[in-house]
Amino acid sequence: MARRQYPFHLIEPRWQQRWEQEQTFRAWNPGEAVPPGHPFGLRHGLDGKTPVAAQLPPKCYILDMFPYPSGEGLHVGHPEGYTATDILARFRRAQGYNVLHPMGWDAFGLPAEQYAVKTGQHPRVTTQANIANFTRQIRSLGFSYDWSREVATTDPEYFRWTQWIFLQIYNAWFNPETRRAEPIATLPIPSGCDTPAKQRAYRDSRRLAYVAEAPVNWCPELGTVLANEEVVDGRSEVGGFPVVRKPMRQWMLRITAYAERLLGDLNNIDWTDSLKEMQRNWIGRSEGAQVTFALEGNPEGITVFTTRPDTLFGATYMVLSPEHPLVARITTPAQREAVSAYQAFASGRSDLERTELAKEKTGVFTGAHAVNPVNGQRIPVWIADYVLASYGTGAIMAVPAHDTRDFEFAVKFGLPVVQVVEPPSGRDWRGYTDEGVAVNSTSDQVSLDGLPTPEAKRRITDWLASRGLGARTINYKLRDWLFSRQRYWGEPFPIVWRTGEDGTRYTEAVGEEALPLVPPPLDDYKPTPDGQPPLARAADWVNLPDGSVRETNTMPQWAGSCWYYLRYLDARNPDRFVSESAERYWMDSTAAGSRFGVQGVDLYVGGTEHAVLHLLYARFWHKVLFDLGHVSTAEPFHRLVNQGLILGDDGQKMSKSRGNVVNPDDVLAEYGADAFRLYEMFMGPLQEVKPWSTQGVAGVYKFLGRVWRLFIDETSETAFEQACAAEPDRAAAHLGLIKLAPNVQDVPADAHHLKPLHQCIRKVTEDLEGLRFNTAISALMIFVNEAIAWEVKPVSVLRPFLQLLAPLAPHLAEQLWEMLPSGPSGAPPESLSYAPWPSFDPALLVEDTLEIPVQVNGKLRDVIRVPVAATQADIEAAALASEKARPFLEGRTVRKIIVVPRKLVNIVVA
RNA sequence: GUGGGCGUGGCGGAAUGGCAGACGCGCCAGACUUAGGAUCUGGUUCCUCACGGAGUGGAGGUUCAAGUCCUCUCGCCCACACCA
Repeated sequence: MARRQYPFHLIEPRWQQRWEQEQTFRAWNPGEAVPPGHPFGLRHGLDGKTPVAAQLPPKCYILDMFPYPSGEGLHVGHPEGYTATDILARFRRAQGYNVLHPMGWDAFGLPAEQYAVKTGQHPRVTTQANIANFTRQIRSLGFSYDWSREVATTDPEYFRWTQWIFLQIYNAWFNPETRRAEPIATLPIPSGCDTPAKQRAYRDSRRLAYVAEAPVNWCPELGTVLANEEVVDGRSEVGGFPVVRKPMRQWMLRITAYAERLLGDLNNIDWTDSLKEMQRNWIGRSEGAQVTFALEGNPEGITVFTTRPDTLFGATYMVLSPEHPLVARITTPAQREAVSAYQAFASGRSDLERTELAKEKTGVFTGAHAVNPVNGQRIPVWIADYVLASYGTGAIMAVPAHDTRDFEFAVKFGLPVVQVVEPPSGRDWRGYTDEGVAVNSTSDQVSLDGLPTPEAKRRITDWLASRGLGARTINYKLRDWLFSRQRYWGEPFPIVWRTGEDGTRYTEAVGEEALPLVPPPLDDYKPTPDGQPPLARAADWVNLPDGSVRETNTMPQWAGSCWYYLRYLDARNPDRFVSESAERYWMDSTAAGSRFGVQGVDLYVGGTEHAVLHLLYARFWHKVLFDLGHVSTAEPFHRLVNQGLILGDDGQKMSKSRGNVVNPDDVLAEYGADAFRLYEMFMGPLQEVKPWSTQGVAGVYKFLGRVWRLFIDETSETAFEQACAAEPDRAAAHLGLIKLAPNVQDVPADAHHLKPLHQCIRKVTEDLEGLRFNTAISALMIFVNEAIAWEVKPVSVLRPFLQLLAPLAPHLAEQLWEMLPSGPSGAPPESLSYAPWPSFDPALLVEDTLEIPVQVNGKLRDVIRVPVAATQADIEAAALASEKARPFLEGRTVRKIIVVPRKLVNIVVA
């Protein structure tokens, strides 16, 4: 190993210990006593006091997406976001905010359970070992987390409240009038429900958490169902195992009720457009109409959803999804065999096969005919798996002339194609799916001919509505959230099953006093042989004395991460999931008594992989809690930033198989935490994808070495090194031998010191504000490159510089700060972390003269120096007098001279 | 297919419509050294001996002025994907 640039291996542990011992980064809630001598109290005049919310400084809640503590440990992608938030947290602290910056563990998860299945070891043991390793790694990076607020979703004192929130959801319904969740007791029961059993069934069918027999994504390999979102291309997102559809009894959460609000409230939060767009796409709102087609020889009709009711005249056949309940009732005897065979074929296909074979349309005629309501045409009814049971009504009217899929299908099965839309300019109408003008759309009842598409839609929808045949409708892709898993290592549902007088089974909430409901230890963590979840093995736990039976499903991993940001606010509260005062102070800055900030988390940083699932689920839970009065904001995360992926040295995604994985532990050992942090930020913009470069780390490490040498006397460092060599065990104690360089002096600074400093202050402040860490670091480098050449280095200049460096490289900054003598203005604050952020003096940045580029016809010919006070005429004259520009002016007519004040001159010649 | 993002030196990347390439890596030269994968100084977009010219994936356009704005086009990345 090359010689160390500076003794980071001694400095970094030293400061990490100090911060921990002195609880430097503890954040105080309203009503909490600030211990005497704490730098936060000293800074804000709250030393030893117990402030109420109004006495605390403005809050700033800076949040990381908490990690799943995997057995592999941290990779360099994790600390990217963590470093960014830490820099901002330290910056805001220095600016005087009360900063909440917590960390915790999304600790439920499949790997620990799979290990338990193999070895019989309780998943908690594995989980705790992994948490310990992650904690060590994260702590070694010197992040300013308030560890007193650490949470783990697997902690019973945490999931007690996850279960409690589930009960709030279970005990609520969505009132379509008020468009919000309300306690289930307020649900009006229709008069038809005249027995307690019927009333109960009605209520249960309206709850926000309900049980349904639904076709689910069953993954045999994992032994559990998966949410739609967890299935990618017909395989499990985790592990990549095949997934099949299978009807099962499952818990669902009624997230669809919130579709409109989840969509609408995106407009009130500060997320990137691309992220909002992803959420919008996932929710998938589409406007259209429901249209009912009569069936020949059957009193029922087929209701379809269409976004193009204007093409109704072009509907030449209909398609039901193979699972549609009508199929059995309308299929003619002649077609029965073919239809059943097709249904078997469709259901037997895994999602993977369905996706892979999507190119080729398949389907079967049912033998039934429907009647096009608009022109009385008799059209055949088919079934095909390109129509999804779960979207719209599970049935479509097919308009092959103007829908790609219908067109493919019609061509394959020889069904008629009728033009009803005229494309704008001579384009082929066959398969034309965009807007145009309606044609061939006239009956004795109604005509659309000549109408542009939007107008035609309106006309036909009104007509259908007036006849009771259809209505304007809004449809969503979003489906209710499949919330149960057949696993051991998750939160058990606080639910028991009872059997009613009439023999039907129904659910009942476990009392809140029984929480947390902890999963019992098992000898064997596998599902039961008959396919029941592992918890079913614990007969004593499942069967209760009063004859009721516990729910044996558990909640998905998302549950714990849906609200952890709220628990941080009041992590050790034994009585409530979060106290009202803490919640208001940290989340709702517009509440009475607070003066600053935004509603919700001020900054939330994490990877794009959670762009839909976690963020949508968490928003949903938050809105339910908001409706029920448990939280004070409609949205949890005000500002959200996705950090970009870090690729390997080779520009490829890091993976063990490619052998390009960078282990932070190795980087830390060689370069230290400050260099690691600095490099993570120096690589490029936070949001971009960028490749790791070990040489790049060495570059910023050298920069920190230069900072060190800017301050340190080399002779004393040699003495220190010799002492360390003599007594390696006492190396840390020898740090005291290191002295400041003799030219670091407490003397007045002059303009040639102050100008670079104040330029640096301005640039770093603005860049941190905008999360442009790479350019902030570049500004620090520029300052150091200048300052290192100074003969004398005034302490009053070095001190603010260290403050600017501190958020990025806190250990080194603290160490050097400690060594600086106190200035004329008195001793520096106890900890650099709470020293007020320096401000720049614009007066010091003013130049006497300006460099003005001179262009001729837009090409740079010279740079002239003019006094700041120069008038436009002065500048013009100076430009025309330029020696270098003159040759380009000779023999030509000056047409125009553009003078951009303070910027540039452009002489336009003919 | 749909939506979003991105194309700038050998590399990572800088540039409120106003000097393209800040800062760093690498490379080249020099200094100090027994030595250097240390440190310090200087240089480093390309073509040209030079004057100068060209240059931000490509082609047009707007403008006194375009990496930046507009149109078309090519390439790469990410997400969703039979959503009626």
